Amino acid sequence: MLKTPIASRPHDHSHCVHSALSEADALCARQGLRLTALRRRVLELVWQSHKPLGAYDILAVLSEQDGRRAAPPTVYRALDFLLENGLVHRISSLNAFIGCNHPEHAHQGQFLICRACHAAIELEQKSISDAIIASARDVGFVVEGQTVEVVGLCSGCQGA
Amino acid sequence: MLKTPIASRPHDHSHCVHSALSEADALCARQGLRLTALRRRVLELVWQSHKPLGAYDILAVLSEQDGRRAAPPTVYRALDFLLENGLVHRISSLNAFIGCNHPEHAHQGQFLICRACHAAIELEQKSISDAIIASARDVGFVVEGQTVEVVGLCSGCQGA
DNA sequence: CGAGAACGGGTAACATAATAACGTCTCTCA
DNA sequence: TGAGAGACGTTATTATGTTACCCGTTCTCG
Repeated sequence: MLKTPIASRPHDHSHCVHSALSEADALCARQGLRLTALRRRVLELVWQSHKPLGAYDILAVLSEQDGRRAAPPTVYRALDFLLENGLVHRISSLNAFIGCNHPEHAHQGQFLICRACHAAIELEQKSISDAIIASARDVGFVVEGQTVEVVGLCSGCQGA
Repeated sequence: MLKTPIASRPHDHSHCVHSALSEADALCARQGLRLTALRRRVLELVWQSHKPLGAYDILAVLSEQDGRRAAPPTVYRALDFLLENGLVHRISSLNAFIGCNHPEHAHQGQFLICRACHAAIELEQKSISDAIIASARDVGFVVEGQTVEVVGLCSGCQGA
């Protein structure tokens, strides 16, 4: 019955990052989008982190680690591009960003955020979004976008 | 089947505000909480607005209209109190606050936010929250808190 | 080719949101 | 009465996000 039982990412997931980047390359090429060096790097940073990353965290890495002269607009523009094209998601309850697990098709997932390890798991459960759409329709509201962010404990953190 | 088909509030809902304040008075009295003049005023402001209100909006009213000397902490402390005691909700996708429709019992609702008139409708649908809890359980995640914020068009704004 | 539009991105300043740290007053209650 | 707690004022600071402007590259089309 589970459509996509997406597990939390392994601790070392460099190959995941690599494949995500390749996928992004392909996707952008297909759609005539320009995944520039900066955008690609920001995507890589977001993907590398298993927990949602703030814009200013990214900014710090670009400045300190990459030596690139970066100011807020640099990061936000890259993030805007990645958001628009479904390569990352924004977690508004954290003011942070996370790589999208399914960039291949337009969607908006639900996010499970562990309050202990701060990792975020992306779900894409039709049952949730259908329940929301149905309840909204009952009061005459037409849904255009959903933000579902859940705080709790992931399986790995429940012992502690 | 609709448990609480909460309609959007009428344009003039001063009596709603009044009854909400009375309810808050009673609730705080019952629980030995101090609904001070400041806290009560902030609650009133939040309730008066049919759309979510930012902390700095509240701040502006307190300063300009009430003549009270207020700085951010003043407002945030009042909001913290109201949040803790379930009298208002925070809409994190808007960085804004809205009066709670059901302060009498602990809960966290779902919010339908109209992108045209910016009004917010609070739902409290078990079907939604159950769908979230079930999906989370499927990946071993224990839910402690939910943020469900939906953007779209309310019934009144769909013609335009 | 060459003018000009479109785009990416750097720079500065600003706007908004939230918190930290400290002081004072007042209320309560032992 | 006086010690402690709570509420709130005050100042400063941090965190997050946006605007306006400029410059160089690339793309496009006459």
